[in-house]
Amino acid sequence: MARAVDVKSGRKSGARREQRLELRHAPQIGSRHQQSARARRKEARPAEILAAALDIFAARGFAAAKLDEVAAKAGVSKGTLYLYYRNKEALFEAVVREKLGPEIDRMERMVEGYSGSPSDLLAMIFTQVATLVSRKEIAAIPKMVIAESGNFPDLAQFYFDNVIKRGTSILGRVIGRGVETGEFRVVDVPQAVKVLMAPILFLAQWRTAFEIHDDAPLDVKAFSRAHVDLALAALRRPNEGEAA
Amino acid sequence: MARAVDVKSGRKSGARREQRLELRHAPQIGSRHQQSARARRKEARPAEILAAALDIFAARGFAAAKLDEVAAKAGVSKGTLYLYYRNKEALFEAVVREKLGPEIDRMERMVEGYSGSPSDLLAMIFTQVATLVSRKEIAAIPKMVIAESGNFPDLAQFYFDNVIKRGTSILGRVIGRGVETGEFRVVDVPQAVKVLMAPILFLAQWRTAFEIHDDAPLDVKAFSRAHVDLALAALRRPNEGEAA
Amino acid sequence: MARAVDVKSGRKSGARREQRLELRHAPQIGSRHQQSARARRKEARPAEILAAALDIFAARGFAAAKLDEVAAKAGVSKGTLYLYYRNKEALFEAVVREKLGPEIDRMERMVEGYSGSPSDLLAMIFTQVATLVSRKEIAAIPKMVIAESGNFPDLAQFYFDNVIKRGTSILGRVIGRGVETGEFRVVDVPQAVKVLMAPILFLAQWRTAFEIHDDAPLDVKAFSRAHVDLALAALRRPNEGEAA
Amino acid sequence: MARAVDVKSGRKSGARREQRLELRHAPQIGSRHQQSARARRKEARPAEILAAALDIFAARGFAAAKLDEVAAKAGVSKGTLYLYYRNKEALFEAVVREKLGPEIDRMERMVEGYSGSPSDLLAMIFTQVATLVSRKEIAAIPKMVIAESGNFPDLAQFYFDNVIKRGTSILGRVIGRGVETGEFRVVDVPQAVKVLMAPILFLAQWRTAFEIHDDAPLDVKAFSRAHVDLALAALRRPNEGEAA
DNA sequence: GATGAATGAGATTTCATTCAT
DNA sequence: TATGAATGAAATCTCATTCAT
Repeated sequence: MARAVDVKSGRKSGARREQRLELRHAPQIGSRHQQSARARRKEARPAEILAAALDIFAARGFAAAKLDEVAAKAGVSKGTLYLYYRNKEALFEAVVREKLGPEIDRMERMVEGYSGSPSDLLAMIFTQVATLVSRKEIAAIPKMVIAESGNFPDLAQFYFDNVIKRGTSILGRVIGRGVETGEFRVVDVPQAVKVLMAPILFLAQWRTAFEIHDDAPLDVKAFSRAHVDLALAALRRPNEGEAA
Repeated sequence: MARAVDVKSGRKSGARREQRLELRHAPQIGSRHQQSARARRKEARPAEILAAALDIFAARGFAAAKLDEVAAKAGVSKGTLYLYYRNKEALFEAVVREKLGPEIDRMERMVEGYSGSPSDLLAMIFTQVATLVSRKEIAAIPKMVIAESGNFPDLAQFYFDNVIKRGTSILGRVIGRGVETGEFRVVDVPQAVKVLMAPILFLAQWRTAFEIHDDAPLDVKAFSRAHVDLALAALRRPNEGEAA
Repeated sequence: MARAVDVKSGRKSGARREQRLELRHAPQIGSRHQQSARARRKEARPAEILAAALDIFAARGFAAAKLDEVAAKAGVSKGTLYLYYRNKEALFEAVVREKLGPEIDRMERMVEGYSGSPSDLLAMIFTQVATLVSRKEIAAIPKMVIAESGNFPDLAQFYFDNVIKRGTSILGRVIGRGVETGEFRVVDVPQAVKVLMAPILFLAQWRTAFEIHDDAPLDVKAFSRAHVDLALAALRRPNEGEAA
Repeated sequence: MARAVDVKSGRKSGARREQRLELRHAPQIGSRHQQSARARRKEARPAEILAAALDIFAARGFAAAKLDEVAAKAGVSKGTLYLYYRNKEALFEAVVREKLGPEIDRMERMVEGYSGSPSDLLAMIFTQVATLVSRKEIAAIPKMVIAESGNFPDLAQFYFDNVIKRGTSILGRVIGRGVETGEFRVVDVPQAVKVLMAPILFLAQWRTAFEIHDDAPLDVKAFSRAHVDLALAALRRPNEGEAA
């Protein structure tokens, strides 16, 4: 009944929806003027830890990952992890958020900088994203987020808002433009977007989960070509010509 | 049968490839002659436990799932779980295998019993599987398998062989037939199969991971319609007519 | 930012003042009909653990006490402690509350059952409480509560309400009656009560903290006699006769 | 000098009894010749650290006090603490010894410099000590010493010798003189001394532990007045006059 | 002398598994 | 067969102490 004074001030933040990406290195290590070997090492720490953590979390999942392993892989002691991340959860979230952020930014710039026909744009997006997602350490992120969505709802929300939603929005605009210009036939855009995105997620999951189980490992190039080919064929007006 | 990677020693249990679905009711507790209420209850035990376990594993993942919770949900004591399943891993594997088996059988019978045009068959397969996969407890299985593929390679292998491979094989045959009959255009079948299957996985993942995070939850019917529509449009010979 | 779902439902209760004593054995172990050796052992567990914990907490203080030691002394494993008490804090609080409760009840009954002159009553109270408090395991309780008052404010409050306040109230009534009857002189009752109670606390502290450091250990009987003598002399009307 | 009981090996450091107050400014950092602002700061360090440490130790107890907090409060880095004090134990002991020493000296001078009637002397001692002890940072010392007497037996011994014993000795002499002069009645002096000192300890404990839990906080002046009044009434020969 | 990042021993706590009943 | 109390290995996390700068 009686409770001790809260030793740690462990505040649990209330769920905030629609969290927008605004990330940087958690323990903001000031840009010292002189760059001693030690200081250089120190500034690299968060990144080193995140890289190690991503590996371990990706391989084992959140719960089965041991901080011992992460520390060993990062070349630091267990205690050091806690210098940079409040606890295991915070580390996990940082892994997802900080690894995701740059990639999303890159993707967004890529799409925005481009101005071709909807078909070409779609082809380019699918191809680029497939290349991105075929990198194991990137592919691991959706796997982890989906696996832990029940235990880390905020993280799932974050992923949903920053990847799924933004992705569907971009794709929706491209398809919509194609429909307007008459290049594409009239389709149920919100659903079509999901259907056409699906192979990207599939690719990611395959790479992380089944690659080693298939006799003939998935050929990313060929897969992506088929994806683009089928997507464009699916969207194009029936009387119009050829395929990619 | 399938063994998780031993966390301590790190060794992977002897990989056995191409395991075919065989196990069904793991702890074959014989059909006693007299059927008292209690005995009936007893025979129902394994199924009750599996159902409870699926719920918990799906919500939390393998590692974070507590056998306490499973036992409570199944309405038995913790010790009783061990009467039916050797340990937590065995229970997890049983959940996947026993829940998967019947569904795969059903799907197979369904496809084999059908004899329409490739287009119609494809439409039917996609629609039926979408309905199946939209059930949360079914959708949870691929999620769990993918999440734990690193820790349970044999289980991933099992899933790959019995779901992915069989699924691609069936789909491959349907598409192949369509190409032969001239109903479909010539495509890279192995890749096309994966691309066209992807929305099914996508649907499963969405249902288990993001459903609660989306403002407008996914409309399975509309999604499936779009899937069929786009798939057929993508495969059909360009000069030929309409969509579903 | 994103927070994982609370795994343990670690609710921190808001501070409730004036908590009244209403204690029993935390994990209410039902009174089974048959009393097997094991069951008997099990019912004894909470008491065994509390006794061990009191010893260790008294000797080391809350923070320095190791649950290893408590478990060893109680003859159980570390895990077993958690079967009966949520965590270290809960165990500490249980020690104080459950050890205190019976003693307070006993004291109260003792005082209420008595009906002599205020002088006699006072003498009896002081003598009895001194005897009680001279028991090391009882004396340890105020020591612990005072030491941890900053870390366990609710517990300090509990002690204050149930020991200090009730004690002062009882004493206040006795002295008040003495003043009314003219047996005692007129004094500042609220302050006098504290002054006259003080030697009891002093005795407790001495026993737990300094006993081993004094060449001539405190003679409880003589101390108590002096306490009673001086207290009565201090209260009695000047023209009236002396005390023992 | 005083050593805590080694938690691991359990051995008590060589008990040295009757240690007399000697240590004062533990790390005698010489009085540098030039007195720059920085140097002055440096010389003030030990005192600043001790003040901060007293605060933290008093609030949390020895074990729960974090050197991080002490360092932060003292405005130095954690490493700096170790420049002045060998370790946490040494710091704790320094806090008690250095804070106690000056106060004891002051009390002693006060008593020795006075030469009135035993009654007046007693009244003065009680009043002065009450004032002293009502200061929270002074009151915290006995609380800490008593709380940690099991872990720091040498420190308890030190306190016993330098405070308790000296206090009882002084008081004993005053009362003895009063008995000789016939001003006081004949009492069991060694016990009476303890009984009459007790309210001082009580005051200290109350201030640190229960003050915040009482609805009407203790009025030090009134309490002290009652203490003196009752003590003198208790000692004075019965046929003799007035009260405070 | 002063710093504070890094360490790692050690504490608490959890939970799959066992086993007496 | 069923139970659930007990276990203890293993994980997370803390914090006094060190030491390169």
